[in-house]
Amino acid sequence: MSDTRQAILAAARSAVQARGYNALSFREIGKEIGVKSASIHYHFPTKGDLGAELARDYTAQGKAYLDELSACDSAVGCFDGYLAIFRKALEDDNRMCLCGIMAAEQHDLPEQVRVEVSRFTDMNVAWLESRLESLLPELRADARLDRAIAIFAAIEGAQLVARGRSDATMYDRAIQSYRASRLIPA
Amino acid sequence: MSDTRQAILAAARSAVQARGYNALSFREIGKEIGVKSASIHYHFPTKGDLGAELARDYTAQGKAYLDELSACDSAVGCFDGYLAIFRKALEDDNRMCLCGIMAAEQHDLPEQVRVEVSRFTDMNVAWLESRLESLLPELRADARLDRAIAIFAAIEGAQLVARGRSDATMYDRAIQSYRASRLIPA
DNA sequence: TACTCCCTATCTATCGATAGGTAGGCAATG
DNA sequence: CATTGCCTACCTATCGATAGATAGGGAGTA
Repeated sequence: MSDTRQAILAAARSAVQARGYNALSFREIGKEIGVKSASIHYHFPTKGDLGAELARDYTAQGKAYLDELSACDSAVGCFDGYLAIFRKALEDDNRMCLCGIMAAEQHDLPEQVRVEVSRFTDMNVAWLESRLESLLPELRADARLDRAIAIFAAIEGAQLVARGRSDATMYDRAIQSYRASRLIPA
Repeated sequence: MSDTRQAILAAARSAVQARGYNALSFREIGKEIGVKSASIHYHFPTKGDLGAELARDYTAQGKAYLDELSACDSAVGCFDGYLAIFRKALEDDNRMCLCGIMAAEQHDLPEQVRVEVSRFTDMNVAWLESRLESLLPELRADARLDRAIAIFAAIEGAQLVARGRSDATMYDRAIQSYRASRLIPA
């Protein structure tokens, strides 16, 4: 794949994580990587195409990271790694999960982007569910799925609220409480 | 206060809850309530002024509702009422908490709007904290504050994720799990 | 009463900036 | 000589904001 295409995706991801899909601008991206906005249209005919590929790549790379994480020895340690990703985004100039911020913009997303955002959620919930299998064997399957949804939602929420205050320690405090109350295995 | 001013605020709130601060447009609001965009500038000189007043009113009305709720007999029932507000927004055409969606847009908000969004969070956390006082007397004050932050964040997150899927039952499933794991008193 | 003055609330018209998107050309590569 | 990749130059639409005009209403005054 061409360097330019990769540069577009990288700059676009960074921009969306910082300011959302709506604030994503072909001209801004072009300025950042040193090409004209028309050239970006060559690689991604429409903004929806770019947004969809962005979310697709994000999910794929997230999945790759989580698959690695699954191999770690401690089951609880898995969650440490998971929680760290979301914390990292905040540390990186108060950014958010790409799909979290896009979920807030749901109403303005082209359909093709919307489905990719859904896939990201599905991927995360499925991974969490599989992690819970060994940790909470006493839960019935449907309760385990609900728990996976709850954990994902709670983490996204902690990130959202912490971002709203530009204070990553609010994320830490929420997570600590999630673990103290055993929503998240500790 | 004039009818027009009230109509502007109502239409703007509805628009922001549906599509966010960035998507808020003077022309759209004007079209909806039957005045020109210039007339809206008469009542709110800048977009930031409108956004700030929007958040200020939202917080004030939320606080009034919560103060009523505090008087209810059952402590756990208080939380039912609290959870219901956030669910209502989803039922209302997949809308979000005004300050939740604005938190996602933090980076683009004028400073005057940002501080109002923070005040909303503070107000909610303070209310939750006071509710927890009687329910979890065994918690130390700082742990109780953390718990209040966690509950608020978890609820905002459940709303965000459910909205991203346009599926309010995802909110219900997350909340059910929050209560099953005792993050939220049940 | 009638006239003056100002305030309120709205209008039309326009500004510069920026958005996504398109047409057509030019240079390099194979 | 066709394809790839980028360019210049442009279009239409929309944004927040401003200027200037106007209609109506109240308060003060001759």
